[in-house]
Amino acid sequence: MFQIQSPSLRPLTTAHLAQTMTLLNQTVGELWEQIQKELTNPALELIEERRCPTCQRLLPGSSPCPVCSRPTSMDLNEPVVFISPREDFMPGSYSGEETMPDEPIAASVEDLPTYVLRQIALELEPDERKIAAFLLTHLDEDGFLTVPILEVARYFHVLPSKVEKIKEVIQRTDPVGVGSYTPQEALLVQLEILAEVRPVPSLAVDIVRDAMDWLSHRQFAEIARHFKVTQAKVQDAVKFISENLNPFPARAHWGDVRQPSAKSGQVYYFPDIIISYLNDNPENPLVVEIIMPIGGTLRINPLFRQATRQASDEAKEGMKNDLDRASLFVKCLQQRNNTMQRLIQRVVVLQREYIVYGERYIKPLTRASLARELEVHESTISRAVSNKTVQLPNKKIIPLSSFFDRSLNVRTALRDLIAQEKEPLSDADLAKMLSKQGYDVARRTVAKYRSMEGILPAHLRKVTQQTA
DNA sequence: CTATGGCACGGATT
DNA sequence: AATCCGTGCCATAG
Repeated sequence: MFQIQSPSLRPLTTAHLAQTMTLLNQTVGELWEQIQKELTNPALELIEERRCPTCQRLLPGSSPCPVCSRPTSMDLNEPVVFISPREDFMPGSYSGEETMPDEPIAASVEDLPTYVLRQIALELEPDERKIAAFLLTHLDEDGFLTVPILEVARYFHVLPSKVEKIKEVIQRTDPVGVGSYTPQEALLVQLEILAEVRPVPSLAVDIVRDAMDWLSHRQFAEIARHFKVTQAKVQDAVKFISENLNPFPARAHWGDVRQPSAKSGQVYYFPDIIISYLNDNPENPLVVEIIMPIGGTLRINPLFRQATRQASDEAKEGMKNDLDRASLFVKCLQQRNNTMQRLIQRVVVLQREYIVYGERYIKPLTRASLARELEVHESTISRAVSNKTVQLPNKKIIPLSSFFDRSLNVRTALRDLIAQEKEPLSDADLAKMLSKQGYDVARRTVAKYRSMEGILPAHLRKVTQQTA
């Protein structure tokens, strides 16, 4: 069950529990919506906060600035964690042409379908958008379409050619090649787009179009014979393909943080949590901000409370109701923030190496163990962690859940190992080398990780040395 | 015989 | 209670 954080948080009604849980689950964006809704309640009041005179941060409550007033002791293991109200918060789904956050944050948090749809929405008619949305929700994790065009056409009662047209639009937007049926199709689209900006070896196109089977089996001799060219030429073309193209369009998209480009990315996202160095100096302790999507603190409007007392009996009823709702919300919000604060504080201490030095240094951490430490139920941690995102000091935005990824360190070690290998190593070899580094994983698991990282099996890795 | 991918089971996560 | 993830076992391809 739920742990009582402080006596002031009673009454512990079911409503209270339910709402706290929901709030915990919510991301900043959702929280923003929720707060907007609650603010229609006249009993609730938003008080503007004062700013820290030195760093211009909005300050929660009446506390001194947690960053600037920090004692001089610079214990690296003592991160500054605080709730950071943001008047400039702007939820992605509502993004208009309003002001940008002062620290623009790369978008890439939204899911792939949304990302693509946002790019193409403008060039499509409303009815076409529906079809596009449908197509995009039927992609597999590699970005391939999982429903036949004909089926979609029948479903929407439109001509297949119309669906086909929309599909082509999708294929030509940012992760170029999404919405294809096969890697081959994706590659062809990519080649076509690439050709618009720079020369593409025609042999590469021919190979993808007519010799895909040989290509995927690395039978270059066959290819050379078929096209009557030298093997060296083939090697060149293959090199071009593996360096510039991606047979699995969706994978590249998730890998790195995408800088918001002027054309497609008017969408800025706030992560739920921002981690940075104090004064941007890596020598200093970490500063952890838990973003609150409002420029102040919520509290019960004292005037309203007063008015309730004097109101007529009839009006009293409704006002009492509003008052209760408001106070419940405020309490739950505090509860949520409190939990988030304790959670992230602990996580930052435990995973400091990961935050500072990168994926390789992540420590295995389970939600359950953290729950024990913080003396809350594991489902509480689970809710708090799910769907949240964190911005690291290097400006990358990652899901909070990645701090609990049991295999991330092994996967990076594996990537490095393969990147450095001289000769393609078999999965068994890799497993052995990993265990030497202290990562005890089964051979079978190495295979799984490999495919998760999009790395080909050893016997197919001969030519394709680098993976972009 | 070796290297991999598929399927299924058990524990962890949600 | 449903789902995900690491593993072991087995079939298949080279």
